[in-house]
Amino acid sequence: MAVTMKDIARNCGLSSGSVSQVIRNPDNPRFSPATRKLILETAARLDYHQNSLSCALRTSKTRLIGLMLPWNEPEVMDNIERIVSENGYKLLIQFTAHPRPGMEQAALQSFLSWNVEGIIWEPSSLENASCLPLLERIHKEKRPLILLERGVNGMDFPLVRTDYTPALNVAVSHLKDQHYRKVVFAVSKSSAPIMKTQCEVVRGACRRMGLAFHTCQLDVASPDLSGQIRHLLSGEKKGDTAYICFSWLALNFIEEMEALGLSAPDDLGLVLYSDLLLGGRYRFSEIVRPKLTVVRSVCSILAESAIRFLLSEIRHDDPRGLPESTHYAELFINQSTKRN
Amino acid sequence: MAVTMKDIARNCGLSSGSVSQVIRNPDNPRFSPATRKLILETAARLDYHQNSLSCALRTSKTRLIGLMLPWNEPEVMDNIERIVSENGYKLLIQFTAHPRPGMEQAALQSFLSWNVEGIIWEPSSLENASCLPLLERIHKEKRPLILLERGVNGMDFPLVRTDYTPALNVAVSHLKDQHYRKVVFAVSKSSAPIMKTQCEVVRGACRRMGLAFHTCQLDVASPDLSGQIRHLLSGEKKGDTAYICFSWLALNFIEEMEALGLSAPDDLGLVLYSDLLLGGRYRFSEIVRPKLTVVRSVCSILAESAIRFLLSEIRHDDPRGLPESTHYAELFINQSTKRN
DNA sequence: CTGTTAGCGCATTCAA
DNA sequence: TTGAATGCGCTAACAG
Repeated sequence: MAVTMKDIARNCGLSSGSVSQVIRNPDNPRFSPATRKLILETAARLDYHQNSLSCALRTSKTRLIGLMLPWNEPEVMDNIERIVSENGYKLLIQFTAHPRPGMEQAALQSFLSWNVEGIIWEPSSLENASCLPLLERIHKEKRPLILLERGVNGMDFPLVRTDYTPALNVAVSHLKDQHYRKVVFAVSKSSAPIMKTQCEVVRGACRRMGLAFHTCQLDVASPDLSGQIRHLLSGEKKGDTAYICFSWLALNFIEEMEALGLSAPDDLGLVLYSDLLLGGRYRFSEIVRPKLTVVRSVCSILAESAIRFLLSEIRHDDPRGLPESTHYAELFINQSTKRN
Repeated sequence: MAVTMKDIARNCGLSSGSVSQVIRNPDNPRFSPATRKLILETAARLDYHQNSLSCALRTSKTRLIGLMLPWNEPEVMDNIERIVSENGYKLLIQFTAHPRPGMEQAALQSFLSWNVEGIIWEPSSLENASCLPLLERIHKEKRPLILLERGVNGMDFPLVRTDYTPALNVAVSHLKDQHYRKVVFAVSKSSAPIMKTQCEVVRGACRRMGLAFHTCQLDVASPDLSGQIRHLLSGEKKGDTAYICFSWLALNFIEEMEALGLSAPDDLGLVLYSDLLLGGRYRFSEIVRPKLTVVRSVCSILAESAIRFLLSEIRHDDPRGLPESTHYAELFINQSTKRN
């Protein structure tokens, strides 16, 4: 097996306790320079390396951070990993894209069993009743936990989220300026629950501005997604309607529009909700044609502020600091709704 | 602090050793049903959960797997995470997209210090001299390690890789059929070293087919990337040249083509090398316009075979099994090179 | 200046 | 059928 401190101690004719001291603090004035040199040299010679397990068990410092996301969002994931890594921590990962019941609870439990020093969690949905007792415990033990995007019931953990409200309001007003008369908010069935608030924001904005409003939940998993969309698109009066599509759904709309010979912005408008940064440089809304008007949040900043706050919580037990930090999404107007 | 076995033992008036036995094996016939029930019930009542650290320290079984990738490739990452998670393992993550010297070595060392049961590593470049001693040790200790895409010098770890050769040959032949007379292979400077082999494959194919050939390394980080590409594109005779672009670079070509009023496939051809699956459903080559002819490998299968092999290596110490597994990339012809 | 000791929480062996 | 003792590798307090 691997070289341990005991091995070094034996080689030097010292005790493992002394070895520990010197290795943890090579400039320790408690030991004579000769001893220190001897210990460090034999450590190097034997190719000694710390055993993180025992070290963590002993000190309760694991330098581990648990990250649970509903899917692999590169913009969030990459940033968090980079910063975590720069600070000497390692990431324990769990995605919840394919949720089994109790999965998030189990993952939290597993994080705790590894004694992670902090957790960043973007809950995959709004209801997490099964996680409540666990969260209660996390709260009581003061283990730092940052929630992303969605809070959990009554629990008051720091929440780092994006507020889409202002941008959505501006978007609707923009659509009215462009003489659209009706707005359809399209989401996938699975993401519908977490889009409810935003949906209401748009509904409200439409009412105030005198636009008609509809929601539309599509079954993304169905083989007949095309059919659903085609049906939707072909039933409209030309030029009247603007669609707000959540995430990738916009792509399906574009494809069906091509098939039906419809084009944005004239025959209909298309607004992307939640852009994605791809390959670290390119935005989804910019690489498709037509380029999409988009309500976009900068996830990288969100991620960065979450992880930095987590790290500061870990370092000093500062009870102060942000209880909730909100980033605002912005509207970027592009070809898909810009009528001359 | 958290509830330990000792707490349960005290509550039951038993010893922690007995508690351990029963919890590890609830049907243990060595203990009376009454005792077993008592222990399990108080465990539940006190909300006991294993401490992974001490358990791992004791048994040398961490159920941890180290994953090191040169960047967050969702198609690889997601698949590995899912399978790992389904098998009760957790993933320790390290990306090496922003390499500091010694970073990969440090990450490997860190994996070892956590006693991970296996490692999947896609080396970020071809030279890893600094990692050799470590790899030697990993090899000696028989700790399962699977390499992705690139081997490391003389070390013979199992290697799961994509072979682009046949597809590249077919691609060149296709380009000749379409009456292109020259092929330019464009990569970013940073990825150039690992593209060397493929570059030679294309060079060879061009020679055999009587096509001219050039390579071209672009500085992706430079603010004047547009300028570099524009210069490249404007210097060519119309209709003669097909560009093979590595990964996202294709997008920069598309943008410059739009700016210059050039269009594929007529004014020039465009072949994408290494497609990306986005959002789990959509291919980069299919969402841009023109749709791109692409040399594509199915990373998800690659990832899956790597992780499954790793898991099987972990479970039984089977020395047999694939020493090297090769997947073949395929050519998909699309609008960007298809002339009439 | 350096050594000893007592755990961290758990699993395992041996003894009762 | 159960308890006690030992040690995984390391740290920290204390003793010399």
